Amino acid sequence: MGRWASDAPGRLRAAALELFSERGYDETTVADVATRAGLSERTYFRHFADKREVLFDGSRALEGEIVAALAAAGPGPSLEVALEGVAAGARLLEAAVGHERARLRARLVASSDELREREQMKMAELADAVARSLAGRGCAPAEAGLAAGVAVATFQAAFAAWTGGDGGAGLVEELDRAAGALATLVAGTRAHAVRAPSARGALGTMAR
Amino acid sequence: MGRWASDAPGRLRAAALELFSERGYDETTVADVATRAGLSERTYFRHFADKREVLFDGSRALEGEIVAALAAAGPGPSLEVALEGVAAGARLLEAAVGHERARLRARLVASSDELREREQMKMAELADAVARSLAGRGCAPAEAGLAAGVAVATFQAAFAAWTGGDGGAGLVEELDRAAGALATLVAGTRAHAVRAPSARGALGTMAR
DNA sequence: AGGGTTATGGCAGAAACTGACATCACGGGG
DNA sequence: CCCCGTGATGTCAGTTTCTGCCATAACCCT
Repeated sequence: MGRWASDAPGRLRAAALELFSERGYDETTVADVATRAGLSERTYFRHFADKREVLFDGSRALEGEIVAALAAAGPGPSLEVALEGVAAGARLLEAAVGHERARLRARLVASSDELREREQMKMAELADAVARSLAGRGCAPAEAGLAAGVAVATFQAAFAAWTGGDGGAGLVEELDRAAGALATLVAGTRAHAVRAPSARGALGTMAR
Repeated sequence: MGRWASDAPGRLRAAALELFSERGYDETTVADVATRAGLSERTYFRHFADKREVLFDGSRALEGEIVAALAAAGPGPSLEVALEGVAAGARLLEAAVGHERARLRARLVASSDELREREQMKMAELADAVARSLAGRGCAPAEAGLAAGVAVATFQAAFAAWTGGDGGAGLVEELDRAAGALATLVAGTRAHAVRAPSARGALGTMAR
């Protein structure tokens, strides 16, 4: 099943990571990446949909892992199940990528609005997938969407803490902390904090 | 303060909304939009940074309103304050846009991956702004990020319910419901749901 | 009326993508 | 051994997005 020189997508990924880190994302063209990988620009676009995607194909595996964990999970409260799902994703990510590479990649993504945008899109797709899984387990759609969104927000907080720290705490450990912080945050919030302002809502706004 | 023909940005916004809705986003070029507005393509890019942005400049006002509300808010738990902030944004959005236009715009955004991506980016920027405000109030950065992410996720759930429904319930009312659902969701979750799986974490993953 | 400021138009060009067609490597059948 | 189908790649032309540069036209103030 070998080809000319094997693993063209892998070579493209490596070339992109190198060049984007060296020169910056905006200063690197797709032609540059393809040339470094020993391929043509046209071939790049046969493997990746656009210039950004070469850095994000791992998110497919992440989403797959989380959905699989959700499918295998026992019964339980929707948010708890969702958090267990993203925890499974966190374990995969930590094992497959490691702290150092994750840190470098996070720095790279943070350096470009285009890349940040794509990362947010991947997180949103992940939340959608989690919500669909929860709904498939019998959860009401609105509740599923909210639980998925909260679980992914928790994951993102943990991921930020992990890549921003020295790696002394693993990603799963950071997720533990974030989940605990979530419980504390919500416990300290009056049940219907929003209602009081909402009563004078529209009027108060229009009076400005 | 009038110009040639006044309010070029407004004409561009209207033209874009019309054309994108009629033909679809991908099938419309920036030149089409500019021509419909009686302007040149070059002028379009003087008013909006890119093809997507013409549909999203309202998010600046939304972010401004939320940040202002946070700055004016009294002391309180961080998540509660964040939810009050997004509630202020919800009131503005409901008053300034209205259900019908919000529904049409939501349909349009959902029709294109590019537009969904930009919307997610705007929500992420909003979360960043909320987190900075909370941090400025003395909240620990990690807690601020999580609270902001959860508040924005709650807002997104409410917004989806609002634009997906018949408008019988207002956006602020949907936000009330979502905030209540959030409290219920978290209350039903064991404090450290993630910890148990995490103990067998990396090992369990690598054994696959 | 004249000068400064600002919005706009026109033009050229880089870079991101896409479709159509040719080409090359490999594997299998005659 | 040759030929031929399949799939990955290369080449080329073209569209679209977006940017820099310079010219022009309208407005504002004196």
